[in-house]
Amino acid sequence: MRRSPLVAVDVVIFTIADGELQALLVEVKSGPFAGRWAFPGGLVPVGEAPDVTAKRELLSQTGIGDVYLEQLRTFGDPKRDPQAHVVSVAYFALVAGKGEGQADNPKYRRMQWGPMRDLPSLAYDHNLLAQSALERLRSKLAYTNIVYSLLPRELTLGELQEIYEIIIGRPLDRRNFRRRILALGLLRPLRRQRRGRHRPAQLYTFTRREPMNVEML
Amino acid sequence: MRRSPLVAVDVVIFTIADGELQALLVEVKSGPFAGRWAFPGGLVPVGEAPDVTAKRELLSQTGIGDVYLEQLRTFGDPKRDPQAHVVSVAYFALVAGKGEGQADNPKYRRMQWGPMRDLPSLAYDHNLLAQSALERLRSKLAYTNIVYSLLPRELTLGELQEIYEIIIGRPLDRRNFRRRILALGLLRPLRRQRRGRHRPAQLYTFTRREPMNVEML
DNA sequence: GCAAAAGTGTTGAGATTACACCCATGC
DNA sequence: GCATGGGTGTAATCTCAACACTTTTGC
Repeated sequence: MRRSPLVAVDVVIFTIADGELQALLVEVKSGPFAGRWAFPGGLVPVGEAPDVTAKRELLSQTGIGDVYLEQLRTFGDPKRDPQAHVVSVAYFALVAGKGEGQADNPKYRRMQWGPMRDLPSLAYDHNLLAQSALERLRSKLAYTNIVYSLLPRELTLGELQEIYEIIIGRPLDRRNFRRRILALGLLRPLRRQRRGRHRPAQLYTFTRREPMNVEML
Repeated sequence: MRRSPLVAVDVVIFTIADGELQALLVEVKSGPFAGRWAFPGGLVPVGEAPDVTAKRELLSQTGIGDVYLEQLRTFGDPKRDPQAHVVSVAYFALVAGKGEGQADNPKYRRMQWGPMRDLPSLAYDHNLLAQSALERLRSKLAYTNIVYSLLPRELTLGELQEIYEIIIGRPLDRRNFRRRILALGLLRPLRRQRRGRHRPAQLYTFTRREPMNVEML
């Protein structure tokens, strides 16, 4: 007889793709939720910090190591998993693109990115988790610089603005946005421009790629 | 052989007393940290949500039920407790006064309030926990109305301002503070005044005693 | 030439800060 | 009467939001 619940981690991995916010989903293989989608996760073994388990999980899913990872909160309702009482420490991660995705990860039958608006009914309490993660993401983008982890090393102001518009869900004034962002001194202009269908845009890079509190919006 | 760590909760219970921010400490009875001070806590039993364990723990320590309680974050370093790998879900609570304190709680040898500036070296990773709790408290007071849970039902603007000054650690302009707070509409003036050594002060009460996001500072 | 994104300044309104004097009470 | 906290208004500054036209490119 166990004295205390099991401990797991679950990770909501966000990216921006196709003009919207998406999260990585995996299909549950067995148990009462078999066939349903969920966020990737796994049990925390004795001797390993949950932060480490989350990093490991993330790496094995995306193959990417250079990501932003933050603890969200812990869900512990005894009925969240009907098979056993599992207390889950939830994390959210930001990655710069869909990447290759370990499409052949043996742990899950299927894995795919799904848009955050319009998620299906997920396994466990993961719809609750999705909501928490989204709230946190929105508020963190407003007062920290973590948006850098959603973007490649080189970016244009238009691309940065697009991300903000997608996540906070309303258009921003381009002139005010540019002025504010540049005034923060987080971006360094490069000597190059991005060429595309239209007028070339100045390329910038983040001067510091580490989390800091900054009033972005 | 366990598959997964044990789960516990720890609760940092704050109050304002004697003009400063204090937290409830208990003396550890046994193990490598015997005799050291720590925040109250305990193992989460199978079948009970950590939130419930925390509420129970809080009630048994302070005898008070009507408090603000919020999950902080989860600490899971395998070495935080040398006896076993215990993942601890940390909470912080706000109470309106020292209260009677269950001085005779059989679970701990001693229990006392200690000032947050000038904590001793605590058991486990509780100095880290103290720091997290303090940071969260400071930021939450700035953008929510939870200060109501640090104050009795009837209060003066002077008392409210004192709390803010203690916690953010700098003096505020009285006229600007009053104007801003009253403009938020969180306070309802009563027909009575508080009499003391000096000019009587208007008494107010919070119109809503439930957590809301409000820009207080 | 036209569609589409890039680039650029100014102005008005509202919010925030700084600041000084009188009032009521207990001792 | 004096020490102490309670109560009140205004002016200067800063911040934020609103807003339009020109440029460069690919097709």
